Amino acid sequence: MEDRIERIKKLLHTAGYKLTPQREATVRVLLEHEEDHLSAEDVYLLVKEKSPEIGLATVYRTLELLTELKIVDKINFGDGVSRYDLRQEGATHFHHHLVCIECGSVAEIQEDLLEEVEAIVERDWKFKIKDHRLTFHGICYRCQQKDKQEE
Amino acid sequence: MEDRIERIKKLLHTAGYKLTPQREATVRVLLEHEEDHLSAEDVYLLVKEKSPEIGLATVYRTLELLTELKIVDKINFGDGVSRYDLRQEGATHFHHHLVCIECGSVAEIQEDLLEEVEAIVERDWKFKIKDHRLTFHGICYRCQQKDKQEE
DNA sequence: GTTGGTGCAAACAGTTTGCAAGGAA
DNA sequence: TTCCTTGCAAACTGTTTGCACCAAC
Repeated sequence: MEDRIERIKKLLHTAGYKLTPQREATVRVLLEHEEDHLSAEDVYLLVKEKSPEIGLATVYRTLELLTELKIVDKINFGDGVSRYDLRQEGATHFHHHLVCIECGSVAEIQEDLLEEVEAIVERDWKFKIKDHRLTFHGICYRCQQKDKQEE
Repeated sequence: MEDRIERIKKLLHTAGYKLTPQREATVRVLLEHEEDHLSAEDVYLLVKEKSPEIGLATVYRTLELLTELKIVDKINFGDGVSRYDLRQEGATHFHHHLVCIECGSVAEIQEDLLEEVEAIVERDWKFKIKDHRLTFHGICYRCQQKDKQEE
């Protein structure tokens, strides 16, 4: 945790920014909720619990900054809010998501899975891929079981 | 074109809706711009050229309706606006997109490409896939050529 | 007459911005 | 001092909603 913050601090410094208390508080919330996919509002409320003086705009600005530095990824599952997801350290590619259309849960897939597909796209469409977004919409295991019981 | 409208009319009727003049005008705009990825505002302005009395809310309501009936797909490239994309007739899966980070152009890939990946996800994550969203961000062929010249 | 659909304006939600003030180098 | 950064409120943007009115059956 602490070493992770330290490395993020370095990344900020290299880019000419400081790790202010507000930024640190925001990063800590993201680290503590790595599994979740928090919206800016979610992050704001969580940060506020420990640093009540923080403003929503600061959270937005911090998240934007972190996105720019590729420390977090901004995602959009089509529900009108942006969500922020900490990148795995050293990850070159963005991970994928499984969104359950029944319960709304979001699971992550860290495996690449797209290597072959990307090779095909780069070759056949002559498109130089820099990043990707892959989301599957469907029914998670838990909801499948629940649905089966109800039948 | 006309037969395509006719089939959409049937789809609406089956679901208990009418193809009003406003809805037809909206569908026509979508058909005439199948290659593009229009936002609701874009659609509104284009419909307005031929049916100046139409209201923005009606366009939104129509697009929502068409999305619900899976005649169009609502997509989001992360720029804050929803875009609407006519589904290929008979398509079971949503097509993929190549978004150029230099010129902003969006190309479509109709090929599935994900069959294998989906089989793996369904097997290993026990997730029942219903739909997917795959977007590659990178540099299109045209911009690659342009960049090369400028070097 | 009932029902569904429309246009308008107002409301809303998420996000961004202007600005005066605070704080570190 | 100078330059970032912050908190607040206001502004903005895209989208949704309430409501009176209209049209079709």
